Amino acid sequence: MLVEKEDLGLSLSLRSSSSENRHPLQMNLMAWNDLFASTERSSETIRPFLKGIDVNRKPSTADCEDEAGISSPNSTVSSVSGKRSEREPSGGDGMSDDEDGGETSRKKLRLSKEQSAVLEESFKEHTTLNPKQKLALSKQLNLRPRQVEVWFQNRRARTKLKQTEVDCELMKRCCESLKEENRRLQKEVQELRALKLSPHLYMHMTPPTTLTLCPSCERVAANVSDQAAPHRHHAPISISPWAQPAAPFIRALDVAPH
DNA sequence: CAAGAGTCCTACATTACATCA
DNA sequence: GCTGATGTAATGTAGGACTCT
Repeated sequence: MLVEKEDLGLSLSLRSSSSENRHPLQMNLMAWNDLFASTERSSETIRPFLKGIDVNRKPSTADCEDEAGISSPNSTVSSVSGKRSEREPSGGDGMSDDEDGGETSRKKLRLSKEQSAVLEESFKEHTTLNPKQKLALSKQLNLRPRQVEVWFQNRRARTKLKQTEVDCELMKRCCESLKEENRRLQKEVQELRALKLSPHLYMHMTPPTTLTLCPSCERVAANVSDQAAPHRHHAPISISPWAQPAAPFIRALDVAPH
């Protein structure tokens, strides 16, 4: 058939990454999936697997016996959390059903440093998990698969947030740079307009440097150093202010800033 | 083949808890 | 010890892709 499950996961994330601005980290998935591409997983093999462990459902009592019970020997469940359970025996906000062993409110365990480190390492290699990887990690870390999944979800979110912040900073700087450029160009235009209005002024000037106009962006290189290092569009066109007649020259320079 | 239901996965928003200053 | 800020585990929801009937 059929798209293999891990490929499905990959295609999903990459597809959505194109529609929105996903982090490029996800591209690493290719390599990771290649690692696992050789493993089994027809739909027939997936189904029973997923049926057995539905990572999306809330941890049932069975799960807790099976996994949560061993889920946090390494984890540091806060000593306060138990007290909270005492504080809010009713479970407060609607999470009253199948919680762990009668404990109603959700407990928030802190992952140990070792667990976090392993997850981080794994995340470096692949930002999404296929079910097999998820299960392997969860076994390795003594966590529920759902916890591994959640960790990756949150990690992706953090990555994206950070990337957004970086992008934002970059855009700010870019904006500032463009503003500065705009100011410079406005000033340049003003000067040129002033020149145009009083041609007699430049007639008394010693033949200065040759003004250089980039034919691509029509920018004037204002000084010698600019000419020495003309911006890199095309071969600059040199315009001598003494060329005849003066008026066309000025007209040629009368360009709006872009 | 098309349509609809069911399943799975994801991003995203939000909540709730843990920790620290 | 209390409190607000911060980090993050966990939850809820919506939407897309796929399979099956």
